[in-house]
Amino acid sequence: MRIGEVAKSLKLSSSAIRYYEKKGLIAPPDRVSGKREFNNNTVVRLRFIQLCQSAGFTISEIRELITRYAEDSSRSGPWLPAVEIKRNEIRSQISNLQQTEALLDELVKCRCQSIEQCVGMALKEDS
Amino acid sequence: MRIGEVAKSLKLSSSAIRYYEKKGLIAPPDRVSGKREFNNNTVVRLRFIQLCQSAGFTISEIRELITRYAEDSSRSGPWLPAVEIKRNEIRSQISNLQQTEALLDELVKCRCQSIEQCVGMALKEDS
DNA sequence: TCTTGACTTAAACTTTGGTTTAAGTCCTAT
DNA sequence: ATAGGACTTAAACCAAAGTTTAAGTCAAGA
Repeated sequence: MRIGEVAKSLKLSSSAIRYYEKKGLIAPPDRVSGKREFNNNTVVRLRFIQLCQSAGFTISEIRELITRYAEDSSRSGPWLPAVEIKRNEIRSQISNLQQTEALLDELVKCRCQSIEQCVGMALKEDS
Repeated sequence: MRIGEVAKSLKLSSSAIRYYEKKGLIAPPDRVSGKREFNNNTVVRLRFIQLCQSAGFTISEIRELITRYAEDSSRSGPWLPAVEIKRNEIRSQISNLQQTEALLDELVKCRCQSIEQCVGMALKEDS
């Protein structure tokens, strides 16, 4: 698969993929007459990167996780504590999002004149 | 309440609060001998801003929502479609986060040698 | 052969959401 | 009355995560 096809299938831009390569998130893929040729493993890794990013990982956090896991995938590897921290962050993000969703639901349902009034009610309920 | 106290109670920085004021997210608060004096309404609005931000709203999206709601809080106001879009985004963010959480759970549990192998399994399960 | 479209590079640029700095003001306690 | 701490301003600075630009290469189809 060439870069355009990969980009399309993952809904990434080609320049983003090149950027990930430059930043060390993926190994430089093979070239066929100068063009990058991606194998399935690399595509799966890009999907992993995408998911991690949507969860708020920074580029360098993702790079660290990938390289540490590759160095030592055992549970005693140094990647494990970092992942535990991230899992907690994700849980708290989910809870924040649910709170905000509830707040917007309230905003849509209520007849409040001001946002403040509505926020006051929504935050009292779930406290 | 003065800015430092507000900042502390909401776990924001004072400079972030001044920045929100400059960007039009909150009205310039009253001054007492030059110092900002925040009323409860403004503090509630800051909490609203904080929640929206944690849900990925940009500063100008939040400003738009606030000003449009203030102009016309009825269900026929132009703020409503924007909020509907945001609710959908939030739902899809939650689903992404849950997927990533499941993926990290798998990574912690499994004995895969490579992340790709593990991602392959985790993504097959929930497809 | 010539054009078209997808690709290549490095480097400059952009946006977002603030933080930092520098110089100054205002109350409080010693 | 003087030092300290919290506040004020405008302007400069910053990192992250790409995007854009400019100049060029490559393969395919007309």
